[in-house]
Amino acid sequence: MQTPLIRPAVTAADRVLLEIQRAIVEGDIAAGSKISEPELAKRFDLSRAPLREALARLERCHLIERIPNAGARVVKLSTQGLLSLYQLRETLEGLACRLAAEHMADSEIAELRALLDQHLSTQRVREGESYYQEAGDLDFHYRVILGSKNAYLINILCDELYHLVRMYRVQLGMNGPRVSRAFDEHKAILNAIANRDGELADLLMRRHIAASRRNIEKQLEQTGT
Amino acid sequence: MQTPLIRPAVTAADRVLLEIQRAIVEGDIAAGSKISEPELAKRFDLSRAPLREALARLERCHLIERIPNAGARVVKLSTQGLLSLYQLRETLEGLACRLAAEHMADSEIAELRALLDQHLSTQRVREGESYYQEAGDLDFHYRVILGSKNAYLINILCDELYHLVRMYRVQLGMNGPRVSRAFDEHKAILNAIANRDGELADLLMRRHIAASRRNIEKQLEQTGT
DNA sequence: AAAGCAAATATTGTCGACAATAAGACTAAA
DNA sequence: TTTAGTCTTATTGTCGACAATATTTGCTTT
Repeated sequence: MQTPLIRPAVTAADRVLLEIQRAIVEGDIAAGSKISEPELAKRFDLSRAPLREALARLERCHLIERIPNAGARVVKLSTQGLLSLYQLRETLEGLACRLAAEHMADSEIAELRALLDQHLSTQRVREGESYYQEAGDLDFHYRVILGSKNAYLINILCDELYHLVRMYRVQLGMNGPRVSRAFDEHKAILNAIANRDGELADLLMRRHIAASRRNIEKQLEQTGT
Repeated sequence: MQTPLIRPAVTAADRVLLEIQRAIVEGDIAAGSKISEPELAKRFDLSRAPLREALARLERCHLIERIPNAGARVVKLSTQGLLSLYQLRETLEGLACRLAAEHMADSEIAELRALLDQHLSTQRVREGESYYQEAGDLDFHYRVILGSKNAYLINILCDELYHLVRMYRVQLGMNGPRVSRAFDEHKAILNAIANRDGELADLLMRRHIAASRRNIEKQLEQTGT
């Protein structure tokens, strides 16, 4: 899935932001490692001004942590952090679902249903390939969030937490056997939205994310605490 | 109340951020007006580099909106925006309450109770003065949020939404007759937290914020849609 | 007179260099 | 040998100037 809601990268800071974002999420720049401005500037062949702009935005989406006069470090993944993140997502995406049930246009709901059908066929063809599943999952969530029509909520979920969620998924190797089950859950959520049952949509989405969290936690235990 | 959770302003960008933040919140820089980097740089007597750093953070807390190559504007207040903001606050601070009921130490709860008692006496002395009430209200909410111990939640509420909430309150002239009632509601929330009843604390906080929202909306209607 | 185009102007984005602060290396004393 | 302090080095914060983009102004054309 192409990163959502992001304006076309018109400026140099935009471009380098996308590159560094990808590098961090995929572990190309190691979690916990120090960020050197001169080094990155050389590596991406631009001056420090746009680079610092990019770093400011990386801090915004919690991918790095900056200390004044001391520099930036890539965020460290932790069980505690994962828990906090999913705790928040449960509540926020639940709210998004409730609002989506109120605000999504019938046409948008129809499109979302079409998307799910498409995921189903894709899933059958590409059985086991995690990338498509992940992209599909995120795409579904993404559309529901947009359907809430709450600008602040959209900003938080799509801009500020989205990449961190991806980072946890990628670096913990989330491919898992949850594919088909997640698909059914999506379907149920969509039905609730289509029935304009915000309360049920909220509940189902919270459960969906809680299940996803437990799944990741299980992987964490296997890898090592 | 001193602005919370903000590191001591060590850098020039920090200082100018605080100044501009205050200016925007209090309407000293008009809502909807254009931000001129050269003008502000001259006004605060520094170069554009730290100023732009400050602008990036102002965008982060939704006080300005930037368009690439076209500049920044102070955010415009709207009924729609207010509704979205309070919708989100309801959910988030409800969650914060629930978590606070789980995670706050007994000592923290005791301190919070002391704070409320102090508010009560202050309120009796300074009957009608809005500043103290607002500060007290925000301080109570602030402590509960910190009590949640969820770093992402704290960041969103205290860093990203806090100043915008203040902006609505200040510019819509929120002093209102809700003082004593809000105080009672705080007391009830605290009791729920002290009883470790997260569910009730959640519910009460949501109602508290909903009441606050309705109060502001009433003011909005009086002023003009 | 109105609309569309073109030059001029102003603003934002980027750059390289300097200043201020923090991290690291080295020396000296216990 | 360890520890404290100082000096060196490297990194971040800030500056002023230049390049690229958007806005405004004025002119031309219908």
